[in-house]
Amino acid sequence: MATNKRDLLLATAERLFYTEGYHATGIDRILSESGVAKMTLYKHFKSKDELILAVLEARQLPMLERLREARSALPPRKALLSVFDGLNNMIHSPTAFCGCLFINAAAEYLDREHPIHQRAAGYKAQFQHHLRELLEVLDAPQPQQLARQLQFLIEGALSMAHIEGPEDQALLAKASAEQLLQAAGV
Amino acid sequence: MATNKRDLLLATAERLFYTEGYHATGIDRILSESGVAKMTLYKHFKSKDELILAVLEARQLPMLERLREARSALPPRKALLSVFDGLNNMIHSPTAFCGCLFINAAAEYLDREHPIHQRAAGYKAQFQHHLRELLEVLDAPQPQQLARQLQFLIEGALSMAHIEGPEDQALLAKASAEQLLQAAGV
DNA sequence: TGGATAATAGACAGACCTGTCTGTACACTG
DNA sequence: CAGTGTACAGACAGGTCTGTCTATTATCCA
Repeated sequence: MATNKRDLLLATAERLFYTEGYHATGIDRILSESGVAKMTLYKHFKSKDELILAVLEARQLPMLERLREARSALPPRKALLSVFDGLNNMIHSPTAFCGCLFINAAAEYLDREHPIHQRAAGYKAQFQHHLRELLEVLDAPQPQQLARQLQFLIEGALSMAHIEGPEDQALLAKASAEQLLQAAGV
Repeated sequence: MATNKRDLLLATAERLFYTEGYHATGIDRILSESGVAKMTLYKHFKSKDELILAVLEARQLPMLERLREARSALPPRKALLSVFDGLNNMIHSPTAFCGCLFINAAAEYLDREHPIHQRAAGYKAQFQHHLRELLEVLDAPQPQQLARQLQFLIEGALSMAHIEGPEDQALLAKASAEQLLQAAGV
């Protein structure tokens, strides 16, 4: 339990940042909910911003890992479309769905020069890269363009699922994606 | 100049909320940049939250008005696609592009019960309604579904344009929209 | 000119924020 | 047992936040 205070802090911070926002969540709240002392936090992280960066990084790893797993376990077209199934699971997660941790970070740290914004952008770029690689395997014409168009569907479905509440957004987006793939001859 | 302090406050607040965020923008900043006294602000608005709500409402009016204009000036299909041209203008606006004021509001006020989140959701619902009406005129099958799918493209392009920086997102989204319309026989 | 109205500046309270600091308790290890 | 490292509680400083209050100035209209 007391094995790794750093991970405990990261998990608590991620939950609070995700469900209540970055500015709205104070350091003291993270401390009291995790039962960790303030000095311990500041030993592991230089500042609140560094904690946020660490949360984003910690969240990024399993997300990209899941993509890699799908790619190695499924044929490319199915791997591509499985992203929408993952999205559907996320939207209907038993824990409160509050959109995308990275999009929300970019929306609070609006300046594109801000490190937090850039970390969020980096994740989305890697996500896009993953989509493009699958499309290249599938010999899609203009894979980069198509990857970005698919990403619009994904991000749009995420945003709308947060604003409207969780419904069938991921399935609708998947249906659109299939049409776009078909039109591209994939 | 001193004709309407309320409008001056709304314009200044909108600019700051849009470019720096809602939590990050303090009342004092809005006051010093607009040159209005604090008591004047609190005479017009009961609280900061009410100011935010008023900003969203003030922004909503011209946005929906522009949609109505396009609908009466253009044939329905062109009116529908003109939304993407407006999006393109917005993304390449001379003033800093920071995504969507409403999406950003929902991302800072994550709780769907919060009045600010609901106001943002209300705007997006009206936007969707506009798309659906145009699709109904065009006799699209399942106009509601298609409207939502087009909205995903729009919101996704908005989000990605903010995160990546303004590029050709709106045009790419428009191309996808045309494919979806074509597949729907419109 | 006199008086109502509106906006001004700026102090203030009380809460909350981040980040620093002190001193103490506990566990492990040589 | 001594020593070392880790985490604890909690006070504290300095700043910022929202929202209230007072007292003064400018404007407009009868």
